Amino acid sequence: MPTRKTVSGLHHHLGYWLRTVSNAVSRRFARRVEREGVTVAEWVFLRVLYDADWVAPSRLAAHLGMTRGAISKLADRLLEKALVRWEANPDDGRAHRLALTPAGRTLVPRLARIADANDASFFGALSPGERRRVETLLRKIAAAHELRNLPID
Amino acid sequence: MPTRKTVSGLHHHLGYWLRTVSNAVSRRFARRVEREGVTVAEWVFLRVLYDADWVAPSRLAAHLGMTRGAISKLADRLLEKALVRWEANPDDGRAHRLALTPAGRTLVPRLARIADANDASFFGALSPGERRRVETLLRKIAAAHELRNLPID
DNA sequence: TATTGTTATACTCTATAACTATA
DNA sequence: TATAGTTATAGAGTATAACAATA
Repeated sequence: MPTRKTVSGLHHHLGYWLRTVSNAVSRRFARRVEREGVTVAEWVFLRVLYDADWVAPSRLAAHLGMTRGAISKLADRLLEKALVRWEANPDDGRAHRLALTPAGRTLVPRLARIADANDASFFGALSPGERRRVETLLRKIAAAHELRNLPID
Repeated sequence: MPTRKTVSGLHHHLGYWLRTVSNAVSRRFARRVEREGVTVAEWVFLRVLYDADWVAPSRLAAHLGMTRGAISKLADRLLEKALVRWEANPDDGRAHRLALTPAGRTLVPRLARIADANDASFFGALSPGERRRVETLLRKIAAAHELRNLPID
């Protein structure tokens, strides 16, 4: 058995490349949606609500892989921006539920178009087939680790 | 021309999948190196110094895609942990330069092995060929956007 | 004047844990 | 006792800008 002599470099790790590219695309997207007054995390939050009418904070936390505390803070900001509304759940005195305001519902499609444009331009270096291949493989990894991405039922 | 009726969902964007998987792998790696007393950003910083003897903070900033202020803060923490040392550059009164301490030099190979193991287990769901394909495509994107990854000369 | 680096400030994100109230 | 949610605290990352020293 040979003595280990090599110390692997940053670029030997797939995780490094993933982080480098992911940070760059998220940073660019953040710049663009900042003009609409929201952050990337807020976009994700709003987009989930767009499909789901009323959602409990705990569902959002599980869905987005965040703690309930983090969801509370995000929800506070979105309430202040009047993009989200908040209700007590009439069926359970402990529970609350969240939904988009009309302003929030108007904003989401605009944010979605920004996301479309950002994705298209950032991954423009890849052919459509290459893009599909990357997506397929990323989904495979996500599935293997049960990363949250399921639609709220 | 049809009226736009569709609002694309989160999972329609490659950037979303990239961010989901990248955050998961980085979070896992962060947990593991935390036991060695360093963060992910510190690992990257230390690994660059490992190959480079003396490096100016401004070179590190350009190389890592960070601001000089961020580098200063990182360097401060690593100085406190006695993993890095700091000198004035004798050739230029404005400039400084950084290098690993013996403790830092001892730590890097250990961190590299943690990175190896983390990468292998996280991407174990992919075949070696699939892993190579993802890496190739990510490198292609990084090159197209000139994301920093070049060795310090 | 431009460059190197530090410092101050501020905001986002994350995580833990203490806490309130309901069940 | 357990669950839903909020709040407090703290650390890490990021960005901008003001600043000192030197070129």
